Amino acid sequence: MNWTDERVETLKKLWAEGLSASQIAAQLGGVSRNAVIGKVHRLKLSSRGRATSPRTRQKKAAPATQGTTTTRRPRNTRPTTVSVGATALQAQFDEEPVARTYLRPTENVVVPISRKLELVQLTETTCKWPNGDPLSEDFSFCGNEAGENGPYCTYHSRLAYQPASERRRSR
DNA sequence: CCCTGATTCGC
DNA sequence: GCGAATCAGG
Repeated sequence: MNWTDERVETLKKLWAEGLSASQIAAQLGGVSRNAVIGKVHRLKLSSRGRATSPRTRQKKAAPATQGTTTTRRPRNTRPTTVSVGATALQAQFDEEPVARTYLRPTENVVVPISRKLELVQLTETTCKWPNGDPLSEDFSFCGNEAGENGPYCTYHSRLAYQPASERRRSR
């Protein structure tokens, strides 16, 4: 998955709106949050006003100045690809109508690009989170990949399983 | 532990 | 330029 103009544009937009890197990565699909952060820095749009922490200065920058070897990676040396599943998932989205309601008014949680499935299209592994009013004609379901232990995707699980008492505090 | 962005550096 | 690994925090 490469950084097309369109994807970069989306990245800029979402970043400007204050979404976190992982949230943006979920929206774009096929990239990790590290990729998003890296791209953000390369685009020099790191600031973003004041959405998150005041960014206490990094006080690192002094790695082990070993004399000889060039390779580091102290931990486990695991090379090749890791992000493949997301790409396959994105391929499915390309065949579906896309909706980008990425931010819920009362919850600071990203809704991944909905597949807008009909009720009959749901399976055991599709997110059952409803889009819109069940009485409306536009009613559909999220349809993203559901978690292993629930009827919702990882993002909707946060909403679904959040206690009512916790929800109320947001507004 | 969950998460956040920041940085490094092999590729 | 890209992004995993890592770091430094909340």
